[in-house]
Amino acid sequence: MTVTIKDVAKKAGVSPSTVSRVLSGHPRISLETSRKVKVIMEEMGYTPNMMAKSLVSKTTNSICIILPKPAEELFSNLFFMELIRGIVTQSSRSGYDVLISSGANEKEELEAVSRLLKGRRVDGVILLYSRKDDAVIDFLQSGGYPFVLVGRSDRYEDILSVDNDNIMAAYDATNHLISMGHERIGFVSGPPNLIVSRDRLEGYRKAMQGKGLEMKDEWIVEGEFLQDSGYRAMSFFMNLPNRPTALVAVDDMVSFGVLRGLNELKYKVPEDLAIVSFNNIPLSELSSPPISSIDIGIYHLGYTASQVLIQNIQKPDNQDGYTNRFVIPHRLIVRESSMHTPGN
Amino acid sequence: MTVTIKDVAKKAGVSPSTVSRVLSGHPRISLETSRKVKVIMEEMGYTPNMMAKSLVSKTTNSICIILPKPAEELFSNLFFMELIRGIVTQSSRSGYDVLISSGANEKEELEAVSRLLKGRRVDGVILLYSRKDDAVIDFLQSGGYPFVLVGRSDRYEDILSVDNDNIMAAYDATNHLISMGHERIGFVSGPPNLIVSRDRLEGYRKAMQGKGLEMKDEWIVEGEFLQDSGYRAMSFFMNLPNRPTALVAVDDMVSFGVLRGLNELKYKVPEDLAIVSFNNIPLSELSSPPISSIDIGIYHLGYTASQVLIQNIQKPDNQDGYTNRFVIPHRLIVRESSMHTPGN
DNA sequence: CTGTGTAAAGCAAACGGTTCCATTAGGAGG
DNA sequence: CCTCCTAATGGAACCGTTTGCTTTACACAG
Repeated sequence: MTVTIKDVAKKAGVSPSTVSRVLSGHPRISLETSRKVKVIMEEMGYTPNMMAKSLVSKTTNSICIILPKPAEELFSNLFFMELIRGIVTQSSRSGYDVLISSGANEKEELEAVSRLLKGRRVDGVILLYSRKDDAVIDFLQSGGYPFVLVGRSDRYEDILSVDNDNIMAAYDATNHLISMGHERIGFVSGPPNLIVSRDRLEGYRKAMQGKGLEMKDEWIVEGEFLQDSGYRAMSFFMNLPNRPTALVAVDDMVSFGVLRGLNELKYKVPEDLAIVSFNNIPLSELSSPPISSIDIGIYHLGYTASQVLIQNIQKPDNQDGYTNRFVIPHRLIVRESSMHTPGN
Repeated sequence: MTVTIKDVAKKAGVSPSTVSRVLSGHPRISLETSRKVKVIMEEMGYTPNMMAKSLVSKTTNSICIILPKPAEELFSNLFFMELIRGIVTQSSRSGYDVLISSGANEKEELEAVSRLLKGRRVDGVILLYSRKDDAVIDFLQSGGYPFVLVGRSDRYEDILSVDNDNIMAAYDATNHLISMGHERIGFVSGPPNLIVSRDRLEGYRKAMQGKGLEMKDEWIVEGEFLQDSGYRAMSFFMNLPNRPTALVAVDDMVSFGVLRGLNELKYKVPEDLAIVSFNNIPLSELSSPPISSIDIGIYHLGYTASQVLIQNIQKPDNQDGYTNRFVIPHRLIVRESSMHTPGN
């Protein structure tokens, strides 16, 4: 049988309440008693039952991560791995466990979140995406549950969130290509309902406009954060009469798809097409050629999200003048894929 | 306030036990009562408190996976990503939540596992590695806790485990090179305390001996599951007087390191050195040249592990004649890196 | 009309903790 | 010597469910 607080109490000749107080370091316990009880706990191999503790304290010391919809697909991106790594590392430092959950669609996600939060299985939630008009966010917000968004919301201003300045990041990426001498620059975007797609597209537009460069509609292609999207975008671009000499892709995975396609068609990177993309996942420097990428500090993003959430769980009253939006700095890593000046 | 089973009971004019029984589909509840109660639960937005439920049922409907801390360093992240993806997918299908935990070292891992299991926070554990003489395994085994090993144990025969036939896989990889005409074949291994390293090395040996080929000690190099190890192994091999014409690497990441090194020295793959490695991570086909690799079905490995564990949790008495070791098939994917017959 | 079987629902005791309130025993102050 | 205070501990209720054991209420056979 598992040993409970009562067993320890009996053997130590004290009451259960005393044992409980020893456990929580209550001030009014004599040093002597405390030591005696601790020895006995050790002897008997006592481990507190978290469920019982949670039941009364209404606290679980765990948080949960909601993976975006097509968890099975999007999950194949190293982006999430890094994020999770950051979250798990920081959480365990704060003594919190991390639960991973996902749903096949927005409705399932909502059910899962509701079950976990209302069922008191977790204390808070980290959302790994930011969609437009998200029902999950509405639920969390109106229920007053602690949560943090990796990304930003289009509706609520006062939400706790950790994000990059994606507009600026895209601006930087595009300007890098422009400064290398490119004038015809394409853009491969992500799903339009994701805020990050829109932000990056906006940054691209700003940069192009800023330098007075032409922006054709056909140079902007929508896709997913997947290789295939890159592959398709590539074949579309390369068949254009006056095709771009460079492109900005919304995610490194997309670049890999582009690379694969160009390779098949015997085009050279960066000579025939220069590429810059986002996220700087660990594989970016391993491809051939290595891909120039905006490092957005994924691990840091996750680490901070966890920190901010747990802090909010522990004292929810910290909106006194402090900001709710945390911006993680980005930085352009230039690699071979963009190191070429077009012959024009 | 949150609504409890008692609130529902009061409003429905029945006892709490009745509500509980409605919830669990007890047979001796009249259809009428059942319907009435369900309507009221819906109205009041009732969600069961998992903690209370777990406390009495001694069951949590969640499992946990232990990431080896060295995982972050030793393994290619994509491997774990895939594994986790498989686990989370299958677990959520079975209605289980997944908790992620890790420790900085074996002692910390043990503490975490003990806290989670003895503290009744999870019902079972998936270990994502198999080391020699593992204390965590000893703990789980002697405590009679449900767990499954991805990999295999060197000590216990009757442990639940999901693995590849790594010996055979390495045998196949090596034989592929032999059949291409290679006779001097090197091997880059992983840390010797990991069972997978040993198994693959053994398979390599078997294949070489099987064909009566010479095996020099200097053709076998130990490393980690990292690029750097490949880089180092490469420069060692290429400086050998009678150097190998091909090599088998224990992980794709190692191959990338080899590739990078060879590229720097202007050697050609596969002409100067043919390569085959393991795991077939998504990037394997993106490198130049694409790498021949043994696909070990990582996702499937994770999916099966979760399945087997949950089954064992739900009815622990299934060792009646059935095997405890599940072997996921592997398959050699031949790509450019090994498509060349040595001129000799 | 009484005894018996059965379906439906209620009672109350757990599960393993925490915490408010009460109790006890000295020691200080008057 | 008697209060009164305080430090240290004990007692018991409670957190939200589940479940074994009763109880209730009929229907039906004898």
